[in-house]
Amino acid sequence: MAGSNQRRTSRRTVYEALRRKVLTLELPPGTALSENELAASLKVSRTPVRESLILLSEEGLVQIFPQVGSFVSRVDPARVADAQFLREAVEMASLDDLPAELDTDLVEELRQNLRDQQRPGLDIEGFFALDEAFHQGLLRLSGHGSAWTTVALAKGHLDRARRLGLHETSSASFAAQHVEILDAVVRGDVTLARTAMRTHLRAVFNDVERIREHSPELFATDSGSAPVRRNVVVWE
Amino acid sequence: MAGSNQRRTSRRTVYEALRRKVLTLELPPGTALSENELAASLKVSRTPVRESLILLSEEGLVQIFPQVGSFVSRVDPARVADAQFLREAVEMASLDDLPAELDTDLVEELRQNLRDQQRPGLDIEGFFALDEAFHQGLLRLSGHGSAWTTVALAKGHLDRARRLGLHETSSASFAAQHVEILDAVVRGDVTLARTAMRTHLRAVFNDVERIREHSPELFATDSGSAPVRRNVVVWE
DNA sequence: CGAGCAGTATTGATATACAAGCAGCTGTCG
DNA sequence: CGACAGCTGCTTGTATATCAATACTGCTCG
Repeated sequence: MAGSNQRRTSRRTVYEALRRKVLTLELPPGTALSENELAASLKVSRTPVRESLILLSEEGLVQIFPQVGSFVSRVDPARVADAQFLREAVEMASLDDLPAELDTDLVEELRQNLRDQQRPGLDIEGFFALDEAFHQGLLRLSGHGSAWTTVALAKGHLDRARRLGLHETSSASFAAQHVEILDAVVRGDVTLARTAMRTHLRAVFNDVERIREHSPELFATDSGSAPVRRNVVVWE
Repeated sequence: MAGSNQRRTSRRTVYEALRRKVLTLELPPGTALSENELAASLKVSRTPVRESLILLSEEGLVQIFPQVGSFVSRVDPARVADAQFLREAVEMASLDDLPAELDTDLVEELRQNLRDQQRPGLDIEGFFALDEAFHQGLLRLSGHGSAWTTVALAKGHLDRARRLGLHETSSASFAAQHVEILDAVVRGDVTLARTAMRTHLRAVFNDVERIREHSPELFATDSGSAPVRRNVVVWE
């Protein structure tokens, strides 16, 4: 990807900025996202803002109610479970596709990643970025790196839920599991790698359930619609 | 989903119409899709057309070259392989999640589907629709029906390739494999179901390889860009 | 024959206006 | 006091016109 140059292409910028703010919970679930307000805040017209909101709604991160407003969607447990199933299926399958000879450069990159994960003073966002890179890296080892984009696109709800409940202790525990997985992969022990991976992903998922009990207001109720909370100041 | 009423919501309509035409190869790979021409043909403004093209480009079905034009993307073997990996991972994983007691209504629905598949005189599009419904139905048996939307969104390239090479003979063969899979599932023989499913999906994939040799002009070359063919009449 | 230059078509973005519909407020009437 | 009708304002959806930026075409001129 020799990245498109596109000097002032603002849709990409707006989309990525909004997406990041939604995923990091800087824009918490339920926040009203007015096209006009966003356009004014970002100094662009409604068009790129609107296009970005449409894309985010396709991802499920934003809900658009036609003549009412657009809102950051609440975390939907059903979508979290879907994303969990999807990523688990993909990551487990990729372990079965590992080649006999691993890409040594990539392995070293992953080892460095794991060292960084254990660096003291690492904040939540930093850990998340490394976590993402690690899991995508594992997929690349089996030649399915680009499948990660689909997984990433589908797991927005899962990521938001996880971010709510990541503590230093849990991230340290996850980092240790990462080491266990990579060690098994490098040793060629697919069975152990599968077990470790499954344990790891399930631990992540169980974390989500705990979070839901802790802060239910960020999760969707069973009834479909609902938000309709207006006049929420957005964007600083 | 009790579908939004939205009397004259045209973006959804335009998007779905375009998507269908692309997937059914009514708009073959390489076709130029001018925003202005489409808007004129569909009697709508550039706005919904443009939004639809953006969505399709996110799916990879359309390529937008900023100051050149928009084109139906050629079938990308890499994306076909990705989609194959993804669907295989998901469908195999769902077989592992089958409950002890299957939903009898759903099973009957699937049996009826298979009977329809063997109806003589069934055309390609009809078979495709049934095939889609069957695979999604299997996912629903294990409670992961909604994961199909993600899979479906990612496998546009795969579907187009398959559509190129579906004959009556191959579809009859696929229908037989479907029966084998469902029988194994109903009997609770997960091992056999997995084997049958793997064989089936791989057969589908191998079909694609054969097609690529047969009509290479619909596939993307290794070099990234390329199309730049203008003045292609579109849309009847 | 080749190089350069204007012309034209394309998408990206802006600005404006109107359509359609929901929410809440207010005033009125029972 | 309470209920209800209508009005007002705000939202997204679409239309339309215009400009900007850029890539290809084809002609002109050397």
